[in-house]
Amino acid sequence: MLEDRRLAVLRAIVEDFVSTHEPVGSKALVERHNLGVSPATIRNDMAALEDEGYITQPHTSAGRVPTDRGYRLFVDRLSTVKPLSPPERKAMERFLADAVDLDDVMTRTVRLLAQLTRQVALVQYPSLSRSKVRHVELIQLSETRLMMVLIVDSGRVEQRMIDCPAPIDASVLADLRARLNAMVADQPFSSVPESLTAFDEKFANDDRPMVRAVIGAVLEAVTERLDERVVLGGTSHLASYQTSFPMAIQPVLEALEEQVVLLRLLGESTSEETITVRIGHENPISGLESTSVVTARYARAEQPVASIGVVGPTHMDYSGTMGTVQAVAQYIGRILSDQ
Amino acid sequence: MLEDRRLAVLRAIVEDFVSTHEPVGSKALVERHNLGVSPATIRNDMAALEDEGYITQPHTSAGRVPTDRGYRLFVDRLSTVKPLSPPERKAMERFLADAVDLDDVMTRTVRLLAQLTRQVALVQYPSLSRSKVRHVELIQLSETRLMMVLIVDSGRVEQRMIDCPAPIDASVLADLRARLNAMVADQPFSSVPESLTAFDEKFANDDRPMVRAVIGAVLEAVTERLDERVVLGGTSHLASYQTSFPMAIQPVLEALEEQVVLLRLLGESTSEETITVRIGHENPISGLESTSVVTARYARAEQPVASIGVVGPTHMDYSGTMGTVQAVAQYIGRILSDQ
DNA sequence: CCTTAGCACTCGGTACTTCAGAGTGCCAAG
DNA sequence: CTTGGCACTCTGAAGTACCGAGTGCTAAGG
Repeated sequence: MLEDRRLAVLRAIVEDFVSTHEPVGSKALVERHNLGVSPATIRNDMAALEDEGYITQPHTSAGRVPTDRGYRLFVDRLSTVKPLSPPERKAMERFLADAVDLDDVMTRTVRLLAQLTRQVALVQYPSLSRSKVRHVELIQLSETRLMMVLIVDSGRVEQRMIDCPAPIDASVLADLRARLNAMVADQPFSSVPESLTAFDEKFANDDRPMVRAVIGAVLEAVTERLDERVVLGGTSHLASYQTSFPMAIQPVLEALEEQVVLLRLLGESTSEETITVRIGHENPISGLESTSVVTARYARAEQPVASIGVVGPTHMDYSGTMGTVQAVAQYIGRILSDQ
Repeated sequence: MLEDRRLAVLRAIVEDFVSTHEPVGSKALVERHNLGVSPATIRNDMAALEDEGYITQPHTSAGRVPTDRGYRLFVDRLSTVKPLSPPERKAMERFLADAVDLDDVMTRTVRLLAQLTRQVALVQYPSLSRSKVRHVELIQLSETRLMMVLIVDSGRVEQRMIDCPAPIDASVLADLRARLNAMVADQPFSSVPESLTAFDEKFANDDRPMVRAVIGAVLEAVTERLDERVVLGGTSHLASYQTSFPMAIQPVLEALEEQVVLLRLLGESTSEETITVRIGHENPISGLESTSVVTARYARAEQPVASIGVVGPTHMDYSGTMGTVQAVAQYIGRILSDQ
């Protein structure tokens, strides 16, 4: 009962603070939310909440502001994932439906997400490590030069240049192409290395150097450079945060310039949940201590393949943001599965 | 004589303001630069310069600040393009030498440029419109589905999905591939459409729908979607400008999010010069009125193919920036020509 | 035991004033 | 044309006062 009211107070504080960006006091609280008690009572509750570390005072004579811990409780127990409004949903579908290829889907998604949430958006390309090979093509560019094009089931295309030690014979190349595809097509990336062990032994001695060069390129493509790509958008929204509340945007911009950081942001989702929220200092990345990150996985044909997310101030609208991120994740999953 | 000193004064004002970011007064000027005359004389010159619109006063009792026009004069007549320092040059060469493919070159270049100039860097991919086809590959993905991979001499790769109206015959496909390459390989993009007119007539009636689908894809790749790509980096430097001088970074960030804008920034170089400077309002793009843009072309095998550049505050170090941008442009031109 | 009215207290923000200093423009003399 | 002198302007810092929002505490009431 009492406990209930305290939570209600916390919720009210979070909601008010998120919408006004100003410390909220006991009087304003009873006026805006009908809590049925007097400001004095609220003050007692607030003192208790402060003792427990959920809220804090910027200075003695100011209202209260939620702490990271307060937001955490709010997200875990007090907020609901708000679905997209019908017009938003409609806008999303219309905007994404026009995408012509994978690059286009990713670019559009990041724009969409940034626009809907008014925050910085991150979109990760379907992970290669969870993908299958669709086809491998070998293209002769010059006498000793090949290009390998690896087509992934998600629509991604990887290419590598290969320099061969000796001039290439067209018929050998055709043979290699056919056998290679027989071997790796439809295989998940993870099992390609195994499939290709001792592959070169099936070829004539003279041809093995070339075969090995090709195998090397293929292996590199499926193992070494699984560099997951992340696209970023909506950074201009960062500038509007600082107007409302003190926060240095420079470190945030710096952090967001590193692909590695973006990958960590998206990658470290706690395993089970489809949607993950990391609040303020919970965030492991220096420079982003005063931001929150909301991420969601998306799946292709039921298999989770990558994540999308947004980065915003800790005082964000968690309900709305979580709803939007989730909705977009689900929808692009569907789009990718259709292909 | 007199005219000369006025120019010297303007130069001194620009240099001082660029380094201190504070309005510069007559007294400070004679102290820091040995102009051989008294502050009063400088004041007269300043008044004249102000009349001509080269400098201005933020408020009555402050020193002078260069106007866009002042910077323009400075750049045109008073500054020299400062070459990279040996360590910088060394750093550049080492950093770019490790690049493994075109994407890598572009990404590294943008990082390098942002780091050397401490500004926002833009790097444009080699333009397709000035490129030649190296090879066209057709890959059968399913019974009625093809992927076309177009390899450009600059190392860029474009791909398109093609849905054929009827099942594809492998031998027809091989024939098409061979003839298509005979037709377009080594051709500049601009002459491909002509080469392919009436190309389908060489095939049997039954195969023509497929041939036409392929031709359509190729034509689309070489004409319609010549979407020049631009990569962007170093946006965090924007945040440090505002500390020193009033400038809203939000509109700048917004503008830089649009590929179209980036292309205009890089594309509208005045034709002859290899290096172009656009100062403040000279800039045609809304949101960038208080920034300057320094761009340079780069060439591949003597042919200019695209541009790189930086965006920074109007009070930038023009000499150094121009030198850096030019050096980087020349160097990546050399790298690309080697491939 | 919880609630609440009353009250004293704290302290940030605003408004106002004052003051010093930097910088200018102008004038008259060299 | 240059320069020293001088009056003038205006910003920015520093100091002061004050209002008001907000709190914590206490004592009374349910």
